[in-house]
Amino acid sequence: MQTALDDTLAALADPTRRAILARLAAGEARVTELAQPFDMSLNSVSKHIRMLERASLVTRRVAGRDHFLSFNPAPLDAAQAWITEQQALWAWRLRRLDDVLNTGDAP
Amino acid sequence: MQTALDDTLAALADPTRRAILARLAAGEARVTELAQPFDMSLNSVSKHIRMLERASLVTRRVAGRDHFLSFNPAPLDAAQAWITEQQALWAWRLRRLDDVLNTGDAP
DNA sequence: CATATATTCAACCTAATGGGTGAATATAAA
DNA sequence: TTTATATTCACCCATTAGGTTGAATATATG
Repeated sequence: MQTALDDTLAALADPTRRAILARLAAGEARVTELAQPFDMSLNSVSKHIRMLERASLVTRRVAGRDHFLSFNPAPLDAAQAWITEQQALWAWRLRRLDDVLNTGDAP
Repeated sequence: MQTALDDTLAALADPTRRAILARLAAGEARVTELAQPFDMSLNSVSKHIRMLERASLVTRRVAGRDHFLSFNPAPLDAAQAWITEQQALWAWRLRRLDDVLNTGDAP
């Protein structure tokens, strides 16, 4: 199955998409504006945006022929939570290991 | 180009690989042990491990015919830093926007 | 109405993923 | 030495990703 977290992390795994998100964190923009910095067809950028939408990292507001994209940071929370949890698990294990070595207790 | 952050996020985007990492955060394990919970060939798990190694999230210690895998949390820092930065950017923008609305200053 | 602009749709290509199987390799154990 | 175990290597397959180009659609503008 494809979970929301899967989609979020997959969306973040591409540098073009991260750059788009970083731009959008500063405020909404149209597709053409987002595409401008990249040496890539407008169509390709459009596809990247679609993947960001699939991950709910970006929302679209259509106004006439212009599509305004906005950043939605909500999905980042789950990604950050997962990472933080692994780091915590690891830190806990190291601490426990240290205790064992210092006190000589059984593991 | 394929940066380290790209590899890290791509590695984390798969649920099987996240489960493997979560297991390894509790301590090192052999390939067969890691594969055991999954309804999947040993070979497939072996491939997932290779991707985790490419992302430097896992290191391998060979002891005879056994390969012991360990979790390396270091690459998570960069991923977490990127996410935190976007969240901060967004929070800053919201704060600034709020100021403008409250004081009536020019944007 | 005619034309320019903004965006997507459709088809195509190549490379990478994620899965499988069977054989090869290396080490351990009987 | 023979056999069993642990792991990878070498293919095969279907799907997706990331890019292209060209046509279609919708809206502005002269």
